[in-house]
Amino acid sequence: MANVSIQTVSAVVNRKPGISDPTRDRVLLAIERLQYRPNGIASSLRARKSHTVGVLIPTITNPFFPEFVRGAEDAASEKGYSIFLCNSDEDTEKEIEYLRLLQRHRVAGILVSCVSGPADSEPVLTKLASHHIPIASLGSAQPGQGIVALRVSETEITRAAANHLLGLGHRRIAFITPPPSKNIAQMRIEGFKKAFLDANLPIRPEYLVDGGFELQDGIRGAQQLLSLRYPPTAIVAANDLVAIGVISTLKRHGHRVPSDTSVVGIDDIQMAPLLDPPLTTGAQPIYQIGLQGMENILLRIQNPLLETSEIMFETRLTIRQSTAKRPVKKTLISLTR
Amino acid sequence: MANVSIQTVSAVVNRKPGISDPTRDRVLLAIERLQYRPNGIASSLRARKSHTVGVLIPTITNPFFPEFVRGAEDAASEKGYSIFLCNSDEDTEKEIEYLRLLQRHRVAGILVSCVSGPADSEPVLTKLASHHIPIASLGSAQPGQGIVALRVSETEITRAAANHLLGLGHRRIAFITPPPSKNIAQMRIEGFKKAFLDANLPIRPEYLVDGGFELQDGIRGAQQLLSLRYPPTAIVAANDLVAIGVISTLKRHGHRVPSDTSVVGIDDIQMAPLLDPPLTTGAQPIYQIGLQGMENILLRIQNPLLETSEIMFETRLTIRQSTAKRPVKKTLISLTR
DNA sequence: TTGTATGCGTTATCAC
DNA sequence: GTGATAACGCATACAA
Repeated sequence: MANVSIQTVSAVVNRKPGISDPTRDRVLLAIERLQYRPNGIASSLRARKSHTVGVLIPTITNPFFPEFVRGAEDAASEKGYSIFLCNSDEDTEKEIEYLRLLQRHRVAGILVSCVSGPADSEPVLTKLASHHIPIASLGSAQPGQGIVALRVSETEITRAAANHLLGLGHRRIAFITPPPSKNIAQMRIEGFKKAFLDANLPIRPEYLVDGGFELQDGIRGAQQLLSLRYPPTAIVAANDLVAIGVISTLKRHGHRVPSDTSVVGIDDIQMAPLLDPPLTTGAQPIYQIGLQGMENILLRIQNPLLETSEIMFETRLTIRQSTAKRPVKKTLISLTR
Repeated sequence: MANVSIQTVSAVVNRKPGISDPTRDRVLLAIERLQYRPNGIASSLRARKSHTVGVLIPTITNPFFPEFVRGAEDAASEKGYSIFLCNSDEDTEKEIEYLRLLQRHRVAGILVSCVSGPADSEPVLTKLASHHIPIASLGSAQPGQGIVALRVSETEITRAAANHLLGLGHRRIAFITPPPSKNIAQMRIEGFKKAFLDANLPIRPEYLVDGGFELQDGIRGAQQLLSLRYPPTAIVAANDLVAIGVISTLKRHGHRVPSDTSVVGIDDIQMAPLLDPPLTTGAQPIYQIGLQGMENILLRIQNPLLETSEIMFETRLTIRQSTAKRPVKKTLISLTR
């Protein structure tokens, strides 16, 4: 229609130099009139890779991940890349299957929030990385070998939470942990314990409750803790969602938060300040993690030789009204004596 | 390595008949040892379409959409399809740009939650549909012409909410609306008004507050309503997130929920029953909408001749503790007289 | 500045 | 049952 060859069209579409203005105009006009849309699949085949980055997360339903994905998407779309979304459901099988799928799709990179321990999917990840697919991984995986580790100081986040509660006079402090199978669980438990070690205080094993990242885990964890002979006066939850479950359960059992029991969450999701009471929580720069993780991947797509190490993200304990001094009842009694 | 031709490999990979067992075994072995992964891009090029469905939503950060996307993903992955995720940010420009992108990627179908009114992106959608790309659309678009409309009875959901509050004796009932630019806003306002019409009661214009779908809209809306000479005794929010903002703001101004002011949300997000107070809300089958929307698309990929009309989803007012009878103060006074 | 030839990795169609 | 050939739509190298 424009009386030019296919490759002239290609040159126009890809804004290559060496096309005369009148020719370009003719081509653009024809493109408009024919509603021509370049076939991205053919381009990708020719280029031997797509303008697509895989994002593999446990589940988009956990409020951590929408923000994470949003950051990733913003970074990607900025550079003309799109996102392939996969929910692994905390299931190692699915995770590996999805990694293969992404490989088949010849994604240009992979942003993954690791589900499992090093035993399962990490070898697959390493193998992918050895195929020169840039990978950024949150929550697991050693850096190097083509894999960038996105790290928040998991130990620090729980240490700060526990330390804050210790500073408020609490001694009976419980922790509803992340899913025990995840690496992250160990690190967070370690940080939690560290606060006690630093303060030279003992820690009771029955206050460490195996948990998860869902509302339900908060409900179950709180019930379990309330059934103890000496229930805790403060609870650290695996994340804000769990904290919501905990607070709800405490209230339903007639405990007031924070005057009877203090609660600390982790993440600082957007509604944290609007809960009742506003939630004290270990804030993570979730959006930034997704954004910078993706940016790093895109950078390495451009320049595959960039070294891969780790990117650290700072966390910050955001103190609101769900934590307060240890209930004074017992202290008063001892003063009276 | 297996001493066979390329097309034999293709036949093995695609489980085509006509391959002898020993040959297949040799090929599979070679695949394993060479870590061969079929190139999905090349397959897609040959097949002239990809095994990918675009999902275009306003923003994954609004808690409605993770569940919606999750439903879509589950349906897609069931049939071997993957998801291309796009956040339009309620921005018509972006929405149209993304639709073009999806077209370039030759997605096999599109699941979209329409942002804007019929003026903007619907023509683009219709054009896409005319290229025989199966489309399912939530919240806008007329069905037919290759577009399936996913519908919840938007009018009914607000009618039921308002009716519930009228039944509790409330008369000063406010509605913080969805973004006024969206089709959905008109429908929900209509339903809200209908309840008053049916009850032969007047409706005050100052109780209809332009809103949105974010926490912030709830905060702003509540502040605006509280500043009225006669603040409402009940508030219907555009969604649960907005309701959280409303409740938080009411409490901060010393109002008790529900004894001073009742609040109704819309959506029934997973944490709705765990809020304080547990939220009365117009429940939508969000996951199901995403799931069935995607299923319909996949069905039409198989059989392009299927008729396109609409799929209705039922809503249900879930009554919890954020709504109660109208405050009795005034009634008592009038009784006393 | 524009046109010609070639190949990216598959798969469909045939002949062997 | 298996092998040769062509084509999907685009982009590169090079020639004109």
